[in-house]
Amino acid sequence: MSPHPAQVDHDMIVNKARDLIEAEGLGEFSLARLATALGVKAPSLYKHVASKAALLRAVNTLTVEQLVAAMRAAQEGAGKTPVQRLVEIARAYRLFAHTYPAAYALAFADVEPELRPDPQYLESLVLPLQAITEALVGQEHSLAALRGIWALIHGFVMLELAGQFQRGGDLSSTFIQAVEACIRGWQISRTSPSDVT
Amino acid sequence: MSPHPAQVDHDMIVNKARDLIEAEGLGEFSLARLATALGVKAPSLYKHVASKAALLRAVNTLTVEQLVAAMRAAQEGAGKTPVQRLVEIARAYRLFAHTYPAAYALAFADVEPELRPDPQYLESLVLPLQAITEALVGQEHSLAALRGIWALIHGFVMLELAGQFQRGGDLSSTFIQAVEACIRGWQISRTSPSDVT
DNA sequence: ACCTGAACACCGTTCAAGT
DNA sequence: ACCTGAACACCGTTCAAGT
Repeated sequence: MSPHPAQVDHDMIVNKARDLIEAEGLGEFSLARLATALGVKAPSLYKHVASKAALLRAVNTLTVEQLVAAMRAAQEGAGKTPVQRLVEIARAYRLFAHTYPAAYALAFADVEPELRPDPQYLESLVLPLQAITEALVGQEHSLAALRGIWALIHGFVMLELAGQFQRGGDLSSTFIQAVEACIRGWQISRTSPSDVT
Repeated sequence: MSPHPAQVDHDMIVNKARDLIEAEGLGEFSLARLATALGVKAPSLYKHVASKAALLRAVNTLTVEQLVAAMRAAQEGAGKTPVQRLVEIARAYRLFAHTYPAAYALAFADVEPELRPDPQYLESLVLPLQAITEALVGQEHSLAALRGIWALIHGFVMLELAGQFQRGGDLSSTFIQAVEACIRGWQISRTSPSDVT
């Protein structure tokens, strides 16, 4: 009806941006390329997104949502010990980062504060890990243990993606070994038994 | 003597680049700003560096060298157990990353392969950790344990720098707790005693 | 209401011209 | 031998003009 019916909308832009970033890397990404891929000119994008930073923030929110979904799916299924559940989550986390390395790095490794997704989404990310960690190490150390395990998983994946593990070896099994070692370490409370009242 | 005596050299450029990146962030860094800070025009820089990527690679090499030096200094001194030594190294590593967050992130968290320093320097980085890890967990698991502990340290520091630990708390003591837990976990071999031949 | 061309200030990089 | 101005292709962003 209107002289110029919308050719793109917010979701199309965010999804195509994610695809382009994943396909060609963040360094090659520009609004001009994105517009071309959408069959439109760069200035038109500003009718739907406020800025490049806002667009990347939306991409990051999408990434966090998908990672949370993958983690939730991974811990489902009966007949698993808490440790097995946590290992499955870690495996799914790493698989996600390997499948979408550019998007993962943009969401979690970028230092620019402008690109961070809503803190609310970060909370929801941590929730599945939170409950299991608490079951494993008790309430007192659960936040610290949660952060330690997240740090291990994130750090391992990022060092892999940044090509910092130069000496080869089976990184998949090294990863699982490291997660299991970390869990064992947290299960052994450093505080002496006399602390218990 | 010559009509245009050199006003800048390679080291001046690399050092000033590092200062600018640390002071204003990588996003604000450009060759034009760098040239201005050096009292020169941007094209002149190309007499001393091949490209912006090569310059950033040199900055990263410098960062790695300084981190290695900080780690070596931290483990010195007599009368320390291997665990204490490793904890001291971890503390120094984190302090370095907090002191030069932009340079650290550029050297270790950037996914662009163009910016990676020589693999040789990465080897030298890992050496101080290597020997201590071997003393702690034995030769068989030493590479895996090394990678796990590095991943934990790197991941913790990067999540801090990226502002991902939203719920506050004493992150310094959480960090040490996590490192100690990780060490404990690796010290408890998962393989059963019957493996020993 | 949405899209576009033209424009602005800014990039990295090249190169002929100056001294 | 080193530095510079001018130029090129490319950015992100704004805005008046078209339909």
